[in-house]
Amino acid sequence: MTIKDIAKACGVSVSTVSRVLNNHPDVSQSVRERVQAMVESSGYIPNNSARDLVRTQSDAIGVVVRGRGNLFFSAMVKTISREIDSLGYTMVLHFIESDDDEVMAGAILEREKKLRGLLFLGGRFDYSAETLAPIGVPFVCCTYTNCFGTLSDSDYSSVSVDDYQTAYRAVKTLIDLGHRRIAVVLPDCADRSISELRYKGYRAALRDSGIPFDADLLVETEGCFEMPETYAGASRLIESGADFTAVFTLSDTTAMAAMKALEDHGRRVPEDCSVIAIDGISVSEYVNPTLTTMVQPVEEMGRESVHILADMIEQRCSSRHLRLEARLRAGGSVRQI
Amino acid sequence: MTIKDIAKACGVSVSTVSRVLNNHPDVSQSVRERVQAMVESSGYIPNNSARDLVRTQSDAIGVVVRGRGNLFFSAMVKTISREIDSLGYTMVLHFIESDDDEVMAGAILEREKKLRGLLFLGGRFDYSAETLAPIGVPFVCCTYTNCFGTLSDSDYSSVSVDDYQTAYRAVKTLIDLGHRRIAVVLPDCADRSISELRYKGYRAALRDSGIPFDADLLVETEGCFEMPETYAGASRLIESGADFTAVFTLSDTTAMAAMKALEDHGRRVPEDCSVIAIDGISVSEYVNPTLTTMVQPVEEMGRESVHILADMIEQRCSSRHLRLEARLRAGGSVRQI
DNA sequence: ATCGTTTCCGGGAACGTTTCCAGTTCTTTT
DNA sequence: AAAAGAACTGGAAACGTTCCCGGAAACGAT
Repeated sequence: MTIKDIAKACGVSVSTVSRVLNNHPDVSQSVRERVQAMVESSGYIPNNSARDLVRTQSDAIGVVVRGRGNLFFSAMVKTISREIDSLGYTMVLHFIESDDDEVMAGAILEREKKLRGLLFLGGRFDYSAETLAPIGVPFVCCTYTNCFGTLSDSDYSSVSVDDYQTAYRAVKTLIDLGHRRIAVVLPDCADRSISELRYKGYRAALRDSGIPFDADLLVETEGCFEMPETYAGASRLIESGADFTAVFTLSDTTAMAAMKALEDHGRRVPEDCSVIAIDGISVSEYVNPTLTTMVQPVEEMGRESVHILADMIEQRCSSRHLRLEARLRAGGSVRQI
Repeated sequence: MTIKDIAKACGVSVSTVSRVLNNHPDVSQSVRERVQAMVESSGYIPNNSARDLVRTQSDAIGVVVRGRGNLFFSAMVKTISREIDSLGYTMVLHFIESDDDEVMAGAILEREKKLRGLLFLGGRFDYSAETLAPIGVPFVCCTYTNCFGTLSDSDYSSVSVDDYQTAYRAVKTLIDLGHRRIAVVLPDCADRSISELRYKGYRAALRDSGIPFDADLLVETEGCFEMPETYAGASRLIESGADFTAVFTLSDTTAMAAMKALEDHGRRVPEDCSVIAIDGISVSEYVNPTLTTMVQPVEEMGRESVHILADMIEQRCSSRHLRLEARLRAGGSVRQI
């Protein structure tokens, strides 16, 4: 079943059918309808390979998600899938570990074949212009604020939430409620660059409130926002005997791990210790107590990422850098002191 | 940069380069090496569209995930991504709502173009042989036990966990610990067919232990394993004044919603009420109390699904039906009575 | 030396589209 | 009524591969 069969069945040329299929003008209404009816009834579907070949482009958008246990970006993939589908593109997805960069590069280049655009989610985006340029397709990066590498702004687009601000406001929330001794659990993945700005936001909020930084209240954990490592780290913190009334964690899942560690050590949340986080994934509303967290607009981030990429692909814009805001969702994991 | 350029640069024909590229015999060692070196140094990448066109097949495997809030199958996608990549295929992913079947069919057919195989994850797989046959590619279905529709076994492959058995064992676990009044929260999505076997397992476990079924302990919730609806349903159950010492939920996330409802109504888990579930997603180890759940082998399911599909694509097998087992992971949400 | 066989290589058709170009018909303008 | 333009249509080249087929060279056996 090819375009030729349709043409023959309608008594028109292949060109005409192609025009109908692609909504080109220059075809009479009657013929157009006849062809459309035939296409409809026959269930004919154009061969994409042939299309791509002659157009020298495909309808595939590559999406690369870094980081294994990242529920936030995993959730975003659902929105992205939907948007990509509705725009008529096709999503080619790669989940990759945060550490194996060769796979990353491979995933990109191997598929360079004929992708229309690339979307990076999470993790560090530490590719040089030299690496990315030859790929020759637009890309949008949706990740932590300071993880955009050394590229110049015009080389790519981005969608992000201001990590510094978000962290600042989270910690400020605690301070406003009377907390002075606020611990922080920091993943050290990718040389800590992912958590760097959130950490700086934490430090800034303390400083602006005249609270001295106490290194005893900082615990670094291996891995990249992994729950087991966070649980272990939080446990170390508690067992160190450090004195704190609240914990700031950088993601909802790590907050859950920290809460678990606290409770397993007999510290009740929020009575004995408050917990605040960043993300706003759905399950965080159903833990006990409900997590107080800075909700990042995951759907908007996903939607905008795709739209910006589509705009770049279709030449409607060259590059954009969209900065969105998180909002505080008060749960039960934080209390006044 | 095409195969012609390589051929010209090497002073050989296009055919020869193609043979080298595809590891065909009938090319001398010296020429082979020369061409390979040239391919290597030039960074030439064959045009996939042209390849697909002439081979009338692509390297794309379609993955369709049904159900919006389904963390279990979302988690499986990561494993699947990895397996597909490592086998040299490309994953084309569609997340779709469980209710809009047109989209479903569209997602399949629209991409029918040249997929090598299809992988269905979650939800009902209620497509007739007539719908699926014209797609003409092998497919593997990884979902709830009884959700395979009316197809004959040889028409497709499947990977699943015996829902009846799993539910039976979960409920039996409660019974063995002394529970007699066991409530169940049942999503009514897709005419309840998704939850049907788990429900039957529940009923059977009661029956085999001589415990009469009490309709007051059954609550049906709208949606498909959604947390808000489950929370509402569990709340209704509690407020109805029904007398129960344990709740059986069909997934980890619904268990979390049920636990939340219990605690919000002043019922402590597990002191006042035990909770047991099915899934074993990662966060369920970090809620408070840790969820006691029937862990489904998510990684194995994902891996095997891909491998079976690859076997079908590469004609190593026609169809297989793999049935895996869940195992109980004892957490803190269940106690002896 | 002849003949078959093997090994290697190139020519060219084919895959199913899109799109340029030229041609035909229809409409409008002068 | 003729010319000019617009509207529509078909032919055919092109996209970059794969792979069949036929031919050339090399080799071994008679």
